[in-house]
Amino acid sequence: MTLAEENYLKTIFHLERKLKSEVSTNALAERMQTRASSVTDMMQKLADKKMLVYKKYKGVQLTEKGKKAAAYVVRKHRLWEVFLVDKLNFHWDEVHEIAEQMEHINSVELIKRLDAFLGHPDFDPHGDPIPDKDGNIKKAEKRLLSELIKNQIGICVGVKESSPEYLQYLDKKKISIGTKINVLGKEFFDGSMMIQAGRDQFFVSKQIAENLYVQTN
Amino acid sequence: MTLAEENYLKTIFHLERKLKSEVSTNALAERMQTRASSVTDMMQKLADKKMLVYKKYKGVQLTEKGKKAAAYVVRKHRLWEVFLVDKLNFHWDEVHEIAEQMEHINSVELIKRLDAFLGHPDFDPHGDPIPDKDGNIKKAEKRLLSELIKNQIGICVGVKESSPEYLQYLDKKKISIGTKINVLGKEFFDGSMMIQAGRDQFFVSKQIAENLYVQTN
DNA sequence: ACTAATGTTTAGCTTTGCCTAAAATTATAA
DNA sequence: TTATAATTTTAGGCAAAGCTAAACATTAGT
Ligand SMILES: [Mn+2]
Ligand SMILES: [Mn+2]
Ligand SMILES: [Mn+2]
Ligand SMILES: [Mn+2]
Repeated sequence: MTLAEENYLKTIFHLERKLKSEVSTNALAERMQTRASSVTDMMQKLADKKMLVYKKYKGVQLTEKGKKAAAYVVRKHRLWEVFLVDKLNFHWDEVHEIAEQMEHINSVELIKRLDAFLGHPDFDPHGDPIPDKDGNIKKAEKRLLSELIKNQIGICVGVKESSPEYLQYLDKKKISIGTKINVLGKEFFDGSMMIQAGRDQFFVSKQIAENLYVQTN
Repeated sequence: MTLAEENYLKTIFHLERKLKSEVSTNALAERMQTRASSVTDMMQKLADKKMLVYKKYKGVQLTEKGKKAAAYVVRKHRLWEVFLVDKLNFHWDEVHEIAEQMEHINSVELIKRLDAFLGHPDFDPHGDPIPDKDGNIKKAEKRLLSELIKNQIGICVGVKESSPEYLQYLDKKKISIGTKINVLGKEFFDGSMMIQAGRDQFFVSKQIAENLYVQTN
């Protein structure tokens, strides 16, 4: 697996779960910041390697082999994010770029030991699940903050969007994983909410609320 | 700096200190397991980038800029080796290959924090000095075990050769960094020695003794 | 000093991963 | 149902980093 191949597999993996269908050439090209023609080239190569099924003009679908390889890249990425936050005290909005590089380090033993060193974490610093060695992802029962109604309480367990901008907004509002959020009121017109997060009370827009995952026990 | 460029710089850096002269094309080709023609190509590229001075048929010499870049790669390599041994409990003969990959991760902040996390170590698990951010290497006063005479005592502080085979030999003999070694006798004919290492007494050949660094306070 | 051996560079090819432009296919909409 | 639009693939190239074979320089041996 070359670096480029790993990046393609990972992206297809994410898009497949998001779109719940085959992944189109253009969708991939946009996500990978590259050209459709480059994508086609790589799809043909990955099809040769039995990582995915490629049907001309019809998009691609990962094989079991491809899914496993992709999930392992995701596993490495998320374990390194945990390392960066838990051990090197990086902030959750700073780790993605670095993990993007570290996910390509190739050593089974390294990842095994890293996992143990971190205490076999199940979720990364953004609340995303870490696939196990075999590629299985346990999905937590979590809901979007925007789905809660007045007076419901949730614990923040992750983010849907994890851009630095959004994460920095959450920081400013002192919301992080584990923060208790109480819905004090909800505006039906625009979906905005008045919430209590930790000790503070303030409004959040629908856009904010529908990118935050909470657990309502 | 591409991965290939970093690897060339690092190798030139090591060869320059070893040979104390310009580095020849063939010397580099051998060390890098590549062909002389490939080396020539890269030397011309690195000369364009002012990383080294290249004189046709006369070998290359790093510029200050090149030396600094090379030392930084060495710094990253050795810090990761410390991480692997101290934090992930790898054995000192297992870390080089992995560090060979990790040394290319590109993030100044990452290395700054890693260094702090490791307690600003001065030496790597093989006893080699870790250059500081500016490329300065403090060299320890250390001598080869083979230079000691009968009844001298030294503390193992590093190895000259660090192949897995040699390191595994040392392990079998329970010699590691910090081990106290007492020269009980020395054979002038072949340079072999009877030593006491820790609690055990045994013979070591000249080849063993001239690859182990000790400090004789 | 000249020739042979050794060391180094150049020329020309290969593979990977990307690009643009053009051709082919599929989707949309009048 | 056709023409137009959008999507996708192919053709042809480029840069990086490697290779082999051939040419060129240096060094060494006689
Ligand atoms: Mn990430
Ligand atoms: Mn993440
Ligand atoms: Mn090493
Ligand atoms: Mn080392």
